Amino acid sequence: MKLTVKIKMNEYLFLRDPEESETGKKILKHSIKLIHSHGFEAFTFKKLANAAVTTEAVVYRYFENKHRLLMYIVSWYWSWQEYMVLFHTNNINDPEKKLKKIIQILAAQVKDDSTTEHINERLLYEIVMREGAKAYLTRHVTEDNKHRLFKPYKDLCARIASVILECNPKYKFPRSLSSTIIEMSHIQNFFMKYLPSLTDFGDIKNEAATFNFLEKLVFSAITGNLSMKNGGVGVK
Amino acid sequence: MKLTVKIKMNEYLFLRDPEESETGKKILKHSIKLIHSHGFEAFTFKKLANAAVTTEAVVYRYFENKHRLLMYIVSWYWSWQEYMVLFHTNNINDPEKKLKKIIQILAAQVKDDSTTEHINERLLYEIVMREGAKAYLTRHVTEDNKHRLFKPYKDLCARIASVILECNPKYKFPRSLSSTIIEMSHIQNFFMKYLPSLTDFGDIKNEAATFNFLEKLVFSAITGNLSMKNGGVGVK
DNA sequence: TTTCAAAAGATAGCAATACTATCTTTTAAA
DNA sequence: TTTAAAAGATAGTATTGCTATCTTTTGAAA
Repeated sequence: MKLTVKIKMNEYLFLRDPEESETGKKILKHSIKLIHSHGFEAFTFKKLANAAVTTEAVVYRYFENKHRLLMYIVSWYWSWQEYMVLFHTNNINDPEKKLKKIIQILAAQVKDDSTTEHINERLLYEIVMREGAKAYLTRHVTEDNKHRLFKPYKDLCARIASVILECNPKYKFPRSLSSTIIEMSHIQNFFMKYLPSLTDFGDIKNEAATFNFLEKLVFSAITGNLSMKNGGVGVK
Repeated sequence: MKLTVKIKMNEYLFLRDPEESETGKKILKHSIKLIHSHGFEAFTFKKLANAAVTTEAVVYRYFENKHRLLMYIVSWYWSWQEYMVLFHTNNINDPEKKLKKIIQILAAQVKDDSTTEHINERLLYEIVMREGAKAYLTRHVTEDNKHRLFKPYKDLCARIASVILECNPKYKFPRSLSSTIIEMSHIQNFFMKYLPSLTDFGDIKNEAATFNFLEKLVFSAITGNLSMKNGGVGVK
């Protein structure tokens, strides 16, 4: 059985849908390769055009600029992650088991490249780890947000938040905890790799470490230990 | 009494020490203003030279490039934050009170501009919130790290980690928890401001929200969710 | 089979960016 | 008074981030 996953992307992300043509797919494929190998700053549409054996003008017909292209592939990644979460937790009823599985998926360093033909998920994972924050760390966040460009990220965040609430309906910060899980699963893995003294896993260097850290962090937060018998810490 | 704080910066960060001349200080001052108002991407040495009423060539004699200048001001910020933490927790013996105070300092949106003449800490805070991650999200992290450019950040992280260990010597992830506090205090504030649905504070919009979230998160993590007899977490 | 619009290809051009280089003038300490 | 370091002035260059326009290819409807 061979299934292909096609993710419907926000139309503001592109000028011409890259999934609808061979040239478009080549552009996506090589943009992932190039951003991965050179980094987003050094990545240009000229280099991309050369790699994809087309011209700069053609690339500009698909994407307004390189930031939009980054937004596209980062959004694709979050949609794909949400799909992964959905797929792998589908049959789990116990919300705590579900949440644990979600943390596992997020903290894992993606290894296989199987969902789609022209998108290498392993490279994409590393791009999002290293460049993902640049999608929202701009002067035009608010405008981009109005165009709903962050919807995939928000959807994933909301989905995890709802599982958190299933675990403990009284927990006060489901969405902040959710975005913390999402962000920290990448950031801790990044630190582990490049700035290991900011973590406790310098010698271990695998995603189990990040998973262990986050799992404990999340479950101690939501199992309500502080919840409210302790008068002190609380904000009411 | 008027005290001035002078932070000793890593010599790899600059070509000529900007703190040692009026021109240098003007460059620092206007770089903070400009990066704050235009964002790091749109910020150029030409614009900086114009603002500081000097020439591009002079700016290049102080800083190799704009990324190094960003590293400089971000490093300055972390050193200053560590100083703040030291200063405000100096007299606190109870490690839990101390940790609570630290979270308060980190989660606070800096308002006053008092430590130094030519550096506006409030603007700097916002720069670090919006652009700080770009200091390490580069292709040359490893090289920069070899030059110890991240030392201020690491020092702060290590200091907080040691307080965490004081609170609970058996806690397994003091440094990861520490970097999580540091990162999330900025990220949650950023989300609160620009992407509020990623937090639970859309309507509140103040740093107390981030503080409350982080405080609960941290203390439930280190007090161990099973041993919840401790009422002492609370500092009222 | 023709035809015709959309996509791709090929060039050209332009203002801004991120530098480097060099020469002159100012300044301030020895 | 000298002199070296800093600042100022100016010029130049390769690259970037686009826009524009004209031509050729292609594939699907008439």
